Amino acid sequence: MGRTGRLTRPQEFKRVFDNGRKIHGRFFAVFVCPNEREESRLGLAISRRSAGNAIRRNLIKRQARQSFRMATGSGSQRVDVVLIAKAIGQTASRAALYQDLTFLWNRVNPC
RNA sequence: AGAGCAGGCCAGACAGUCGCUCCGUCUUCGGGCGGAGAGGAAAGUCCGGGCUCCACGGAUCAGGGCGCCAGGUAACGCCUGGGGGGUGCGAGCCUACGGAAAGUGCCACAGAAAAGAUACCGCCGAAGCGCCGCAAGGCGCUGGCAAGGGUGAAAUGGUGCGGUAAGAGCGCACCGCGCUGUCGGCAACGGCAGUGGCAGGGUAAACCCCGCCCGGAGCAAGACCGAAUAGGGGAGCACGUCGCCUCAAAACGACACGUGUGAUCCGCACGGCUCCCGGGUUGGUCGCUAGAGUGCAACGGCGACGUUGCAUCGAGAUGCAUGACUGUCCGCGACAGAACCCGGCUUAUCGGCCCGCUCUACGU
Repeated sequence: MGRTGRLTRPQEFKRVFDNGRKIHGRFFAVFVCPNEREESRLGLAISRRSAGNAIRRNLIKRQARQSFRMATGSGSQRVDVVLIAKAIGQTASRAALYQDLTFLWNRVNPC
């Protein structure tokens, strides 16, 4: 997943928030919106406040990208997704976070 | 061996698969190959510098910081060495450590008294006066004293002897303190000798005094390219006076006013300024990592550190790169993620290693 696979501009985030469908997990929430591109794109909205500290913030972002890349393989529809972290994820274990992320991507994919 | 002190270092290791960022290289432009990729604190943003832009002519006044001495350094509030004080059996550790005989303030409670002070409980009855007595003497008053008790964190130096009516640096010895001289030391300071009878409570992380230092803002600094807008609306202040010229004005000059230069005054620059509302742009490149760099050696220095030589290049992202899974091993892994860059300080931190030293016990 290179730079083109990510949402970077404020307008792009705004488009997904305004037009997207919302799905809740235990530690995260996602907005999903179909796009007309050749690949799916991921945007991350993980504040330092919801993550705990800078280390956990980086960890969560890495896990999110990793799991997103694994989940959106070939065959699924192209979408733009924005992932939002909830504050209760501060104390969650790595495995629990990863499990929740995988669950969310499975909910995103079938559509 | 046990207990402890000081300094330095490490921050799970190895292998495989799939991915991320940057650089190099090849390319059929899909990508392939090779290399590199967070910390000792990257943190708090508390100091000091570099760098960038703004200001930069002088004087005065604010304001802030520092504070034993010497050295190191680009610089520091840091570091090294030394001195004084405190503390520990010791190795060591701690120390905002200039001035309280410039001025002002404050010192709760207790206490007689908290600063040019005082006499609560006490001690004395020598001297003077009075009374009693033949006398020795006794009693009282005028008074003398600050040793002892008691209060306190702190009460005009401490201990001892002499002295005295009782006492007192009143005298003497030692200690403390001040001054003088001398010796050692670059100095802070220390040793020794003499001398003074004792200066004078504490507090300056209270004001203050003395000495030294200090422009402002920060990489969202700043530079360039491109796009967009061609400067919208409202409110307030100012738009003045004089001179020259003229029919009158403009221009010019002086003053005034406003803005900028931390403040003030002079000087200088600019000529509209300030506030509110609304709209547009908030893309890319550079800055951006080779530097007070790192490693080793030699030399100088007690040391911090410096000089020289050789070798070496070790992150540069921009919604922000190191992860996930599997296997093996061990003492089962803490605190924690670069954002312009360095030097420090402070705070967080599972555990382990190395070197030196101290104390205690035992053996040779």
